[in-house]
Amino acid sequence: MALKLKSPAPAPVESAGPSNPLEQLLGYQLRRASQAMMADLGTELADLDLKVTEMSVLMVIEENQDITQSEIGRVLAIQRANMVPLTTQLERRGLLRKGVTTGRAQALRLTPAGRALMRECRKRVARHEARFLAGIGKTQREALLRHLRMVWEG
Amino acid sequence: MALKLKSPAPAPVESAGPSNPLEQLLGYQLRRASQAMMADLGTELADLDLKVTEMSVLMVIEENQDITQSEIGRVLAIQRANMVPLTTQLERRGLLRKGVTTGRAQALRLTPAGRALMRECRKRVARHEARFLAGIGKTQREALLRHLRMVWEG
DNA sequence: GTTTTAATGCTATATATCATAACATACAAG
DNA sequence: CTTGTATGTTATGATATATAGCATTAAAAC
Repeated sequence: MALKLKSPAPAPVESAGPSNPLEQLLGYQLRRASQAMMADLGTELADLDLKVTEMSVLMVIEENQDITQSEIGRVLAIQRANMVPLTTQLERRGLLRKGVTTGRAQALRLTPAGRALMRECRKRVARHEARFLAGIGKTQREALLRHLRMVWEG
Repeated sequence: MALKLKSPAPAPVESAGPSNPLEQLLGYQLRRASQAMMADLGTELADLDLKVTEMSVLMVIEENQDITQSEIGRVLAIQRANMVPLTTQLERRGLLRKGVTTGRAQALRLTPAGRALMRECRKRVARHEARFLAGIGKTQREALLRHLRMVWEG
């Protein structure tokens, strides 16, 4: 089943390493860039025992008092079912509280501890963002963000 | 005032829709854009019974005859251990063959069936990319790709 | 007023992705 | 010969994500 190769020996001119045909694809570049930033932010928040998704949820709640789980899910593209362990975990840690509005909907809002944690998070996120935007001019940043939004909003 | 993201058509007085404080973050935009393109490409390749990662591996092999698993992993940022089920699966489907070079390394190359499948894949990928790059000028595409590479290559 | 519809929270489950540790083998360098 | 390094491999765990179904609640339809 194994095929044999005639020349086992020395790399003739191949000192340039393997080429990557995916490099010119937007989808590939997006994936790599996203993975890099997600990993970096993850380590940045590690000692706070906060995952990126958890922080995102808290940020949306802080900006939208009394929002419901389902609404957060729609905003962040998180399945309704997957919101449940997120909010229960954050409530157990005393970072948010669940109130009742209408129907089964629960009005979520941050506790003082949650808001304090968010202050620290915002600082770290700002540092994190600045790190990756370092080599990009200010005017080009707007174009970059605009184009990215066009990609996923269609 | 918060920035809005919803449809501008109706003017509901009480509900302006929740605001998303993450929208101005590069990391968030990258994640959403990457998710959107990954999902789209996934459905595009679904009837070929090919996952995006599998197609990526095949593309790298086609462009780099006799590359090894570990090298592919380094190029695509896939763990060595996670390459194993990928290549064994693709070999079982007759899309690639494993040869032997030096040491334990296996020289991978596509079979004719693999190359034929790649021809179809390239067409679909081209359509897929064009779909998402539709609203972006040609000169700005280069800037976009360049900036994305800066993000993850540091 | 009763029935129907829709939306929310929730559970359970499956799958997919990704990371880590350990091991055996093969080759190179000391 | 010993040591070191790299590869393929297995096993395992953690995480993320998706799907289906259920109960409850409110509003809409009749």
